Amino acid sequence: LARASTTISTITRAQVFGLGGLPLALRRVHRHATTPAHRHEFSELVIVLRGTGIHQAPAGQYPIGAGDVFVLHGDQAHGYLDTEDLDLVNILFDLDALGVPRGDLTSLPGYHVLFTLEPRFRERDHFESRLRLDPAALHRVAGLVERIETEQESHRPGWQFAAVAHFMLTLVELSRCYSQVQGSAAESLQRLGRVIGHLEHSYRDTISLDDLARIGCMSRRTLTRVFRDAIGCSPLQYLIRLRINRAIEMLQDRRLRVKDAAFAAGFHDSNYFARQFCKVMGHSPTDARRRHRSG
DNA sequence: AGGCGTTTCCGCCAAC
DNA sequence: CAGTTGGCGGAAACGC
Repeated sequence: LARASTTISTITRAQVFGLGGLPLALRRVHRHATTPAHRHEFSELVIVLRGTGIHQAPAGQYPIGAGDVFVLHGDQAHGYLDTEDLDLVNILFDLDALGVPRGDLTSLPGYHVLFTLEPRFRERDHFESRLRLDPAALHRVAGLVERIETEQESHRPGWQFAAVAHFMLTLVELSRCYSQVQGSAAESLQRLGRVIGHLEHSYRDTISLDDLARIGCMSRRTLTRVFRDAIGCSPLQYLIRLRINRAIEMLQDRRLRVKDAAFAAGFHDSNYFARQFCKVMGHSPTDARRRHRSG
């Protein structure tokens, strides 16, 4: 079996989605042959329907089997080895380019585990914390996948809209499954996922570090450490970002005062809000509004 | 993993 | 009056 050769091919956005095409593509692979390592400019959701194989990821090689679900981000080269009856679905997508509203999806702990935490800590956890669907869940997900595929192949008017809708349902289903998954390795990611989910869901409310520590079932010290390791900033900084993003939306309604936007976003002091806004955005809230009006 | 002590900076009041 | 700045107590962040 051919190993990944010296050169790693890069698959570009245009190759998969076409120029100006829908940044969502489903590829069903029957009896997946060994494939050389490759990388791509987008995210990839892999759902293993049946069979076995070895997934070759940057962190190492790990056996995969039916029900396994994992996400790869663009810069992670990967391939498959020693495949046996491997039957899987690749969904290639760019969530930002798709422009789908995330809505309350981000309040699901499993969403953060699946998309951010597990891919990030895959190496450390030796792939132990990946999602493995039970047969019933796999059946449900396979049904959704089929609908995406049907729309994609039909090319009937409206197929893009419908395909994206089914894809969104797939994301919710997987995030819900991941919110419930048990297992020692997944447990720590799960706790952090709950903390992030709570921040995303309740950022308008007053949230203390003690609250977050309770939700994550860890000490304040451990929480701040693992949060920074995973996300790259402190819990409070993350919260402030969420509130500012919300405030930016609110500011576009020019009937609202800056003060009102600040309060609606969860800030309790408009002075403090303006200060944080300048620090993060590089300009004041009123400048943001002026820019929006002129741009 | 988590407690402790020190430093940083959040969050509130007030001035302008 | 809306919005930006200064001061201060206490919470958060972080090294050990």
